Amino acid sequence: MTTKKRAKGALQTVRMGPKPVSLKQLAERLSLSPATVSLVINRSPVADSIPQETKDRILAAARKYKYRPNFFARSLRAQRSFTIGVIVPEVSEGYSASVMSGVEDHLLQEGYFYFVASHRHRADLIDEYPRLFLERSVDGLIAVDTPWTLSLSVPVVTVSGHNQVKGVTNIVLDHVRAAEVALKHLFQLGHRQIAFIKGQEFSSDTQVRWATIEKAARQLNLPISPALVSQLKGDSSSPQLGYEATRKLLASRKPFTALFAFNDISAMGAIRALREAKLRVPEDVSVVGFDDIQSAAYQNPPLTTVRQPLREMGRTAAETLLRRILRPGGESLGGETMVEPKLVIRQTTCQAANGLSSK
Amino acid sequence: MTTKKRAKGALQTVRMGPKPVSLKQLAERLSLSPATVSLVINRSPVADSIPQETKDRILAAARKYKYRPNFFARSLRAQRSFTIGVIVPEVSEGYSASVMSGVEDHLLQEGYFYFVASHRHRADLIDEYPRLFLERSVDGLIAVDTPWTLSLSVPVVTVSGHNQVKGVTNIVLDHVRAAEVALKHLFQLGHRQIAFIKGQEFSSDTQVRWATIEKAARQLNLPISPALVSQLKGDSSSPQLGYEATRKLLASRKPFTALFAFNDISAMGAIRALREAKLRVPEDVSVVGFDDIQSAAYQNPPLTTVRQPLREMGRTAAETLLRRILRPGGESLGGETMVEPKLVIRQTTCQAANGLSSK
DNA sequence: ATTCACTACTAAATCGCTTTTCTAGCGATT
DNA sequence: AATCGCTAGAAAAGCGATTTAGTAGTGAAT
Repeated sequence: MTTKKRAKGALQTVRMGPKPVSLKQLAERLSLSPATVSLVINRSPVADSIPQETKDRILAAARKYKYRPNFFARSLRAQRSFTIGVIVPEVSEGYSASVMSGVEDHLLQEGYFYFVASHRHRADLIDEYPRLFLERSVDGLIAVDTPWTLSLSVPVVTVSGHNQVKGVTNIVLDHVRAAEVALKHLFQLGHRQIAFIKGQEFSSDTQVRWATIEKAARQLNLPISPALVSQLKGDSSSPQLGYEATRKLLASRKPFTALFAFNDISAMGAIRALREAKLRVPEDVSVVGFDDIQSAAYQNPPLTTVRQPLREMGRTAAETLLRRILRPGGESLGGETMVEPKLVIRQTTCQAANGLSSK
Repeated sequence: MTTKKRAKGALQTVRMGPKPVSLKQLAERLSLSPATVSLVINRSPVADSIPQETKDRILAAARKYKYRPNFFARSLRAQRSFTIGVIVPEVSEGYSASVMSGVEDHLLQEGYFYFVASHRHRADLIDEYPRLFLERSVDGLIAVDTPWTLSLSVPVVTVSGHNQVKGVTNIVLDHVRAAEVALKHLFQLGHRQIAFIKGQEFSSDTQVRWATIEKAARQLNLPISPALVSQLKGDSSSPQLGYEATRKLLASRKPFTALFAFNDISAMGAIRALREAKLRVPEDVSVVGFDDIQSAAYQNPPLTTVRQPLREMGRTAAETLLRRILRPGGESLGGETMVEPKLVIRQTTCQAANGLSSK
């Protein structure tokens, strides 16, 4: 990296006023007290008795001098910050980013801002960031794909949290349905030997997802061979992990005609590993991913996957949180909001080669 | 989406103290004045005359009662928020997310938090968000891939901003080199008919990138045919745009043996379009992307691309910003910090089919 | 002539912290 | 005895808003 400074003429200088007007100054210019001005500007019912003419004068002056209440002064007084904290494993993961996008949709629209902090699976940070958020007086917290056990003094909403904690609302996918729909799809295509890649331990969906897969398999009377169950290892979010997990599967030498990956990223790595083993996707092995990240549709071949409405989940999380911030109490025991998955069939799945489907 | 509330036993309740201690209360318990306590806690030099014993008592009490200075009170007084604002086109884009990740690396480590806002290319939001940030008294701003012309009352650092604005530092890629390295690679492989996909108008790199490509082509004595120049249209960040741009290229019926896409995302769409036209990648058409997003290495075939060190750029932006916040003045005319690209050769490029390389 | 009820505002107390400016007490100097 | 210089800490003035509890002034009712 090199550093150099260039000096050219400035392109455009729309210097934004360096000295904002305070309430007191505004009041002075109006020959009124700060109290009156504040009352009027905040449309307090107490200001009902003030004649419209005066109100107009105040409002006009506020506009003229571009009066903006000082945020800290206001927050200090109101003990509210109109800010919420969002904690994610990693900003640059497609999963977190999609959810954040939904969170933002709703939040900014409602006049809230948000802090982001990513813990990168470090337990100490998972502990510390909420504390720091609280120190900054956030009005609430959203935890995305992060194990959560704390009951805080402000409302908390998780996305994909599965613990029942007081004061915490979880936004979760209907995993039962997700597992059913994916397995049924493979089953109907004739697949009987299905391999699986489980998520890392720290991923908050890992356990539920696996439990629901086992259940769905039982219902289909489909045995799961332990040799065909692999797991993502390591805390990066690279396709590499899926690649490695698949290599392990392949090394077991137990044949399989389909693979259900923990997510799209790992499915991408899996496909690479399969190819290297001279297996064609989907002709020899069908692959199903999870999440439906943006690039899933543009894989080659396009990836069949279980879509999670991530952005919607983020939006719902934000809505739920704001609702709870505005109407405190009632956060008795934590609740759950469920969203539905959708199987998106593209081209990494096809009829099983062994013809079992016709039996 | 269905909603249902479940009630189970709470898992674990580590309720965090609902009533933080104020400085005044702490001082009271110590039978000292708030002033003294504040001075000691902040290790002010004025507290030098206070005996160590008293200091220890104060520090011990602070720890015991978990005293945390109220953030707003402190910021109100100090006129500093230890918060910076980050404005991006879209959180869920790989580009922005990678940069943000780098920004965060440095920021949190230095005790700063950051707000995120995505403008989604809407001019009104590009105008409004900085204003809102300022209203919240951010100490500085980072604008990622966003056209920037404003000179603000706080330091601003852009990532991929190319305007010279007073008080604004730009972190940019060495585009000259990027264009050279990519074109030279294709040239050496014998490609003479190269197609291009330009970025959208609103993308802040579009112009520079194209200018440098033209220059590099001239230096190689390589003509650029207007019929082989396409452009991304629309403000989504889906591969679809690259797909469409490539269709247009194909429709011109002018043959080409290589394609240089504006970014990896559009390269993905381009490859899809090429395949549909029965063209093999790379045998019939070589493709070069830009950025080297995470999934680039896991495309099939793995994508040859020009890597931008996005995370590093984010980190550098944060460092530069904090430096300027701490040492005000000197932001005379805006400066520029350049980072180097790197050509990552994977498998979407190969020798041109027409054998020109051997001439 | 009082009292009452309004109207149209204002004073002043907070919110919690920082920081500059005192001051009380005490031993040591002139 | 008066002054000086320390030490150890306290008082008080903000920072910029919000909000409760007033208070003049006016006209009407008793």
